[in-house]
Amino acid sequence: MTKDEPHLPHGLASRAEHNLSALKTMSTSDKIEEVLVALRRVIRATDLHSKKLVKTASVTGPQLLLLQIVNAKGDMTISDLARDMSLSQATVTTILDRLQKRELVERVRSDTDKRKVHPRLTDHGRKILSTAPTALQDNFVRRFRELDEWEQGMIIAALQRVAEMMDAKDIDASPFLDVGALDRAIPSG
Amino acid sequence: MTKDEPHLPHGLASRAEHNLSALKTMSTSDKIEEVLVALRRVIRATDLHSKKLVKTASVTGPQLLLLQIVNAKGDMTISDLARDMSLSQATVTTILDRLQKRELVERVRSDTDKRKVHPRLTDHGRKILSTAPTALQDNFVRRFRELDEWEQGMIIAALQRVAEMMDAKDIDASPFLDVGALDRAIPSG
DNA sequence: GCAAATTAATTAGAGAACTAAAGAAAAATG
DNA sequence: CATTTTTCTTTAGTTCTCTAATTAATTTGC
Repeated sequence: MTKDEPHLPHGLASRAEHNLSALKTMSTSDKIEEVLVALRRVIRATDLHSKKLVKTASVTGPQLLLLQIVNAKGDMTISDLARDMSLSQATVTTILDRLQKRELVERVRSDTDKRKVHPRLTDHGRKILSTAPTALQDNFVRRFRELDEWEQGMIIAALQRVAEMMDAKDIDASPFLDVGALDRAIPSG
Repeated sequence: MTKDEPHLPHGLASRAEHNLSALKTMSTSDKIEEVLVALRRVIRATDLHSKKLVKTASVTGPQLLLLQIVNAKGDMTISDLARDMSLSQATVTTILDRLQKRELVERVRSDTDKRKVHPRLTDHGRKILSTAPTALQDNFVRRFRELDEWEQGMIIAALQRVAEMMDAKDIDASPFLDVGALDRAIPSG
């Protein structure tokens, strides 16, 4: 978003094509630079999108994530949820408070163990969830669908690879931090 | 889901080959599912990394981002910074306040236009910056470097493509992925 | 030249997210 | 039954983020 750098959708496409052929003559350090820049762009873009989402969906990012997880997995405890979201219990409690106040979620105490609390979506919560996150992905999905098969395949393979390299990093590079959370770094959604 | 697979550093390349061939017989909707899952994994991983970083770097995500931008581009105004970070001026001002109180940054008023303020890194700020974010990327970079050339190229091209599809989406209406925070998450490594 | 409009940054006020630490209640242990 | 552990909530404090109102400096129009 600098003044001199126009960020036009067209320019981007042709730049990618150009890069594709240029990649072959590129030094390793240049490639590393490229991959990091591209990665940041992806992260940046998702970041902006999630912000935008929050405005349209009437729930915040963490709130939506909570709803999604509760919806996907059935009866869970607060600690389960905290682990899944990589947040502290206390944080989950407060997020839950707000969602409960808006009646998107209710708390059900366990019969077998009365310390435990099972968050459950209300009808309203389910409705929010069903409208919000599908609209979310539509645009990317539409574009992805339009790609050639080979390109779809390439993108999937590459993203899996990147995810893999990052997951791995988490595991063997953790100096003193708890690794437990990382085991379940990927919620099945 | 990908978690039960053994994840061996050497096996990486051959597994990619395998995935690549499996992709050819995959339905479009399966592919879409795959790409979204992979994307979430990537985002998730970077999210966790940025959290971890914050603990070691003694600055928060937005604070680090600010330092990075100020470092990269020279004299900028608060509004430039706000635009670059996709935040409001007011938000940037308060983040800057905190950084200034810790003497990582100083404010220099412009000579030519005294309304303008140029944030500048102090030595201490530069030092924080130089230690913090490199550690983040190191691991990914190391792994990336070990890949075959064709695979490096593939990953770069794919990420660029994805970023492109997301950038473009920015312009037309609807939003996209969820994922909490990252908030302000840090687009690094 | 000077009043009016614009621009740049700050301040004020408020909601949300986050954490650590302490507390309360229930269950498990011995 | 007393102690310990587990599970969740509360509390207190920081940060992030926004909008709206404010102050200061510059530019524009007459």
